[in-house]
Amino acid sequence: MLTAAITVIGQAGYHNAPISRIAKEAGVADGTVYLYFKNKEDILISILRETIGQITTRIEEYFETETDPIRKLRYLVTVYFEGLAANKNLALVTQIHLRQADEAMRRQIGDIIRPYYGLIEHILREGIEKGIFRESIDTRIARRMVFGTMDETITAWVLTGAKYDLVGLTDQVVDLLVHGVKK
Amino acid sequence: MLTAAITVIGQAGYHNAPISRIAKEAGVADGTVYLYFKNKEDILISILRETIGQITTRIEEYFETETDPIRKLRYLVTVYFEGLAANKNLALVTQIHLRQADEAMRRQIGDIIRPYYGLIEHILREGIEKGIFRESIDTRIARRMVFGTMDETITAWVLTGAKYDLVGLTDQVVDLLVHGVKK
Amino acid sequence: MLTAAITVIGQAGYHNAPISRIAKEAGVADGTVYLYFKNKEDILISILRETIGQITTRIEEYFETETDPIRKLRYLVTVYFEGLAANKNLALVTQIHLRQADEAMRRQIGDIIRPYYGLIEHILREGIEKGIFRESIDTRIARRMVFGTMDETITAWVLTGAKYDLVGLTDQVVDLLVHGVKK
Amino acid sequence: MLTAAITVIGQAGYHNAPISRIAKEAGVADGTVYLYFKNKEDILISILRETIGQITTRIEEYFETETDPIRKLRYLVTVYFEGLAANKNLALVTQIHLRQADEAMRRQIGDIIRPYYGLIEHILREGIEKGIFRESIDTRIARRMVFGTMDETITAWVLTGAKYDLVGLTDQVVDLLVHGVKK
DNA sequence: TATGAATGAGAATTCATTCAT
DNA sequence: GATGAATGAATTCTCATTCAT
Repeated sequence: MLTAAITVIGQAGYHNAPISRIAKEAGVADGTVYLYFKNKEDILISILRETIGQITTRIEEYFETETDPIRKLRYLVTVYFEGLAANKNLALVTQIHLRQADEAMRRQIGDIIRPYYGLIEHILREGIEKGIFRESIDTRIARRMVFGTMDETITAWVLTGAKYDLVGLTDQVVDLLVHGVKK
Repeated sequence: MLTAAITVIGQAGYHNAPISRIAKEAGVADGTVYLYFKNKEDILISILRETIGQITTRIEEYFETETDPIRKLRYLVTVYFEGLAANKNLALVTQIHLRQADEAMRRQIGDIIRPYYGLIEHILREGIEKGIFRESIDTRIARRMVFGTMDETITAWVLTGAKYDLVGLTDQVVDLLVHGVKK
Repeated sequence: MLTAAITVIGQAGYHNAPISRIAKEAGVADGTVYLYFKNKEDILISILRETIGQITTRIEEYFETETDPIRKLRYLVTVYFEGLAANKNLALVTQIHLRQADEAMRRQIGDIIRPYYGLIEHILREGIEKGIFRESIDTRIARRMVFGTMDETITAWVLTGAKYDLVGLTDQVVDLLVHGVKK
Repeated sequence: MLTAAITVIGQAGYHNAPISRIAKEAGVADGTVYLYFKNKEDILISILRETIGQITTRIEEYFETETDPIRKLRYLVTVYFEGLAANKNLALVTQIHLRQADEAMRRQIGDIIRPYYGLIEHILREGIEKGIFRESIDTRIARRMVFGTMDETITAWVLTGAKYDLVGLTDQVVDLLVHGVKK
């Protein structure tokens, strides 16, 4: 069901993906979709929740045993890139179609993505505490650099047809980010 | 006319801004809007063209006399931040509502923003040539870091109500970016 | 549904018959009309298809047992007149409002009416073969006389208010047509 | 002006021919069109009035010296065919686009075409009086045969691209019509 | 006579959602 | 749980016409 939604919305876009087409792709009747989702917006939110949720959880688990901020950052970028590189349609949904959200949805999206933001800021604070990153940096601003860079990188990748290896860019991206914040 | 469009779309969003409301805000009849714009999409495109176009031109002129890549970068960030900080509704349009564009529009948006991308890459290449930035960086990837960081910063600012001074963040943002790429 | 469409379009004309009025006449919601027809043009096409289709079928069946070309012609005219005399609104649609069709529709109309044209030409060829009609006549030109005469007769009838008995004209019309082509 | 209207309406159709395009074709401003015509409908009416008017006048003049009903009929058909064969766009207007008229216009069209109908009925009555045509024919019904046959012939000619010589069909058409009514 | 900027009415169509079965 | 027929709100765009210049 969620897979069908990702496929249809990814290819057609949110506003061009009638519930009826998602239902068809999933092999159920239109009305049945409403047994799984509250409404159309809820589909988009659910896609993000499952995806980012899993990614966040995976990273949180890794962080329990890892202590080096730079390795943590590399892992955070890697998992995020991997998650989206694995499914082009999913990347289209998160990078392109999710942006069509209206204000009510944006609030929900914010709630979902906040824990991920938290992980980034956690790395930055920890790096500063350990004397690896500069004390002068504002972790909120630096967090936006980290997330903004990843976001822009994935968007560029998916908009150009997802032809090259996204995960292969990890080292260069991490290198830039680390240089940006380290002493 | 363009001002009315920015105001209405900025506050209501593209899909929630009927042509009739834009016409009313501009004090003209509905049909008159079509003497200024080809269709509704053209309104969004026109807003971007005027805005980014002016910003890009201003930066290009400055670059004719400035030679230091880091000062160039600071100027590029400053002008961009200033341009959007000056008009919250405009920032809402470019950071939020413009993302609702469908594929046809995205192509046009790409055409408009490409020269700005070119300026960023120009700075990066020049910095490398002058031995200020690392030779190992990929200018396309680094460009995404620069643009992605600015983009994320402005989006965060406007989504939290544009309450603080965006331009005041320039130094910290530039500091992060420069650290990211310099030797 | 089709009946409602014939009534409304017959009385108001194609361009003056909003979908909403057809829906109202049929006692359904506007959107429901689109469960029966692809779009507004399709309504007009469907009316013709049902009508001329039935008439053509009825004539074809009769032709299987009848061999005399003149009796065939009389039957062809009779059924056509009867079909339209039975429903003034239908006649208004076929004789008046259908002519508002644009090029794309005219092609579809042509496809529907062609079998009927074929029946007329069949009669003419058969009459010539049997030595009843003149060999010198061009069946295409004569077909236009036959159809044009019927068409003009029905149009005149419906435009003057359908006050007299259309079917009652059959003998005189057939008499003129037969004289036109017979030896 | 009228020529421009015939060209534009003939090619694009009445509903697809904005006043602005007619004005452009005529090399004047939109508003200027209204100095020549009362409104858009008036353009269509004027085209018909000029055309049919001239044709009718020409035939009336010929009838003053000609006494043979069959030669009169041949002349009537010839002039009508010639008039439309000379200008394909005009034929498109009279045979196709004029049919989009609404009721008010149809009345005006009727007024214009009535004198032409009168000429046909005049020929028929005269032919009967002279003992050339059958006394049994109803002149109104026969007039519809004559006009309907011509109309259908011209429509078929223009809808198939006006590729063959319309006037060349005159003899065959007249032959069918004369046979239809003569003793 | 001529202009052309401005008007604003008017209608087809889509599609998320419901609910009786 | 599942269906799918029916709903009806909501909006872009065109273009005949006017009128101040």
